[in-house]
Amino acid sequence: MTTSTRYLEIADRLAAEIVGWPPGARVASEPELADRFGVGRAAARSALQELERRLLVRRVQGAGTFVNRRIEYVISHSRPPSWHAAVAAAGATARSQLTSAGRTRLPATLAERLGRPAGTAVHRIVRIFFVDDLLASWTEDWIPVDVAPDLDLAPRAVESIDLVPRRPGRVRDWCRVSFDIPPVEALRGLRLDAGVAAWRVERISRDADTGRVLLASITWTRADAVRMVVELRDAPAAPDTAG
Amino acid sequence: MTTSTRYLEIADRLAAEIVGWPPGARVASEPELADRFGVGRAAARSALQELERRLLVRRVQGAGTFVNRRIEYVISHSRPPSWHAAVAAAGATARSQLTSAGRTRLPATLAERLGRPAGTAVHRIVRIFFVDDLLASWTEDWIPVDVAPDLDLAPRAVESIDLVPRRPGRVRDWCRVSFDIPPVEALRGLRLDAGVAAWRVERISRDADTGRVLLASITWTRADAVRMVVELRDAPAAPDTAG
DNA sequence: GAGCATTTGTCCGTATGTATT
DNA sequence: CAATACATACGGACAAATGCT
Repeated sequence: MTTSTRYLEIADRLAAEIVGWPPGARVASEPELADRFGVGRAAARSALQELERRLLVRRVQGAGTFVNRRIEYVISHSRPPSWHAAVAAAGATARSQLTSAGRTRLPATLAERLGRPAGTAVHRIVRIFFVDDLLASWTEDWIPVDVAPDLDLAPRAVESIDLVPRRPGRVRDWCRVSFDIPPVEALRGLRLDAGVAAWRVERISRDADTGRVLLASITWTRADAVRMVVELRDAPAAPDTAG
Repeated sequence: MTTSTRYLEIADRLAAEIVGWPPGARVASEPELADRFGVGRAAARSALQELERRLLVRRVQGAGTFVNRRIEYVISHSRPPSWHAAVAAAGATARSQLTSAGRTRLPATLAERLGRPAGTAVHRIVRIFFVDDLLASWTEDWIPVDVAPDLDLAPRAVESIDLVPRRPGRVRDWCRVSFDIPPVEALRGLRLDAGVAAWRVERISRDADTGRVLLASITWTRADAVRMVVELRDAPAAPDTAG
């Protein structure tokens, strides 16, 4: 298909070129592209911005434009959200970093959802997650202190905190996925500028027997980091290929 | 919060102004804004594009910039996707329009998913959906002819086709939600330009007893038309407020 | 249908600001 | 500190789509 607009031609051309390039590979700069295709810097810039819109590259002021990687993140009835599992399935390496952790009192806005009175002592843990050193997610975890009084907040332990309340057969999960504009704290953590939408995964794990909340969390994930897929009910025979 | 960049100041100002304006209301044009705020057309344009990124307005070449409306679309275990229900719940009016309809043969790409051999006679129905006359969705439905030999394709009947196989207690639904770049046919139908991502809702309804596929569909929905929310498992006591 | 004004889309050249390396 | 690269902004021009006369 021939496009009459120059910057889309360039974008399509670049898109075809960078397919197969490793994530993080450097893409030509605006002046380089302007020179190469004989256009002004405006058109070259538009082309790179188009690639960014298509989630094919990430651009960082002062640094450059780099090939992006998007991993598949499937959530379903039988597969509750697991960051490490999703990243591993994509053949990438997951890394997390503790931003803040400590004990605090449950705010009123969350009390109802957790089924605990406001002011209840809880652990609050904020972490960020990487896929092959590309910033991807920001997570806020709430764990009632009486559920895990001696919660180990050492960096090593916090890595796998989503495994803590995961005693097979004893946990009942609730999960809600939407796509929205994160609060400022999450935006800062994800290094996104204001008004950029991201995946929001809200989650509550309860003890299957008592119904007591074990863990509540909100995760904000950059749209350029994951391709989120949510499945409801049982999958049909072969739900593999998707147009 | 004070921003050092002019266009974001203007965007924030406009965003505050248009809150509460009715959907479809006209926003000031680029030259008008440039004049009003004493900036060049580039800055005024950037401000309006910022509002478009935030899904607050829609811009149409030759026509202008207009206040957008986004309805909530909740899909959960207990609430299978229903366009008319979602639109009605938002207090808006739903309208659909038949794009094409006819009998054809099942393509190989879909055969596996439907559990029918390629070449099986099927009805194929393509429709677009509006929320208060704002283009929102594009849907492709596949219905095996032996399931509904005498399918009524009159415009009136096609309005409520998602109700056809909905005999309570006898239907088993499977559904998958993701966010991707639509194929060209859907892009054209949604009047989106290439590379713009949209919601993808894939759905298969089966007879609960026989497992026979009654209806398969793929719906592409503009991100600026709906705020999609997907819930897995049972909701907790009070999942109302969300930060 | 043709013609026209309006509005957004594309593109040029140039300049300055700001973040990264 | 300097070089590089992206971000913002100006002014100007023409193209393309829309809506009205």
